[in-house]
Amino acid sequence: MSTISETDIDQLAASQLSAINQRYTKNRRQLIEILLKTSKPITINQILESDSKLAQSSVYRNLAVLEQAGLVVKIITNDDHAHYELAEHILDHHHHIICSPCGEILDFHLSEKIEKALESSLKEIADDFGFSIDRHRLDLLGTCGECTE
Amino acid sequence: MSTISETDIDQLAASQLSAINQRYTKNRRQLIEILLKTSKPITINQILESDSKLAQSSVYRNLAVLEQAGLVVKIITNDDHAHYELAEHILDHHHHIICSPCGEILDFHLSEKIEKALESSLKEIADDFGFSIDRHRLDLLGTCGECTE
DNA sequence: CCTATAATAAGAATGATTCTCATTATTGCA
DNA sequence: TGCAATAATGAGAATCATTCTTATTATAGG
Repeated sequence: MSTISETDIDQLAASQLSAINQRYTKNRRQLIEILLKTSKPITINQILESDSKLAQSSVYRNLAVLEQAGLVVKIITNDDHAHYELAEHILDHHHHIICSPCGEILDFHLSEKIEKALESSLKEIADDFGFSIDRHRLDLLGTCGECTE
Repeated sequence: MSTISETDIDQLAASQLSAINQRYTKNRRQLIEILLKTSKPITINQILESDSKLAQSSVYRNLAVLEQAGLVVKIITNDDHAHYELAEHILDHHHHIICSPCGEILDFHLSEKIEKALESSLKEIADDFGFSIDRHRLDLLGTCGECTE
């Protein structure tokens, strides 16, 4: 859930897409809207179910374009289906708690203190390895309440 | 890289496999050996290249069995191929630094202090969500020195 | 309003992974 | 030790999420 307004996102989307010579089309706007309405990462199938007029191939292609533009993040787990959500500068920096049995993914936040400590530690490590770092991700893997019952 | 001896691992493997009614066969032993020799997670293709007598279908099946037994961990990234390595009670608790361009994965360790702080924080979060937690994973995503040149 | 170029959508193709099944190995018991 | 009974193996077929192809449709800029 985000505090950013929909018009702001439209401007962001248009500018980040044009930066890679891509247009902000109706289809792409609709994907952004769908992701904005959901408070958790969803699969392509869930997107298709939410609007039967969407073409599967276009959804795949456009999510890839939106990912290249840095507007969307693709989340790969051991589940069969990739999940998608809006990038962190649109939502906020967070991590994922994943239920292995059912594949559901929810967002969570670390306290600012631990997040900061972690980041500076990771920066050092990246230097040691001679890596330039794009981002980090932290996942909590387990079983949700519903799957336990 | 591990300090545990090969006979210890054999005992571990035999007992963890028998706990799920599986045998510690020659093929499975060989997979453990290959993973032990490598200091980083590798793909099925790399395993097949290291010994041309291995059958692809058996490697897939046996890695799945070893994973169920808790001896091996399957690592999924945005790379096309899954990577495999020995479980953390055989190696040690660590995290992964991943080069997005070439797909290579290396192991790294957090300082004990941060690791502890992180773990207690994650425990609280899992409780809040009503999850029972198996493990956490932390990945650093970026570009390695070789791919930058 | 044209024209060039990009996006769309339907279905075909790809390829990592999983499944099938006939053969081979292993275990436990007599 | 020898004999079922059961599990593991391996070759190739099947699956299925994802990507690619291509003809059609939309868009932007002059």
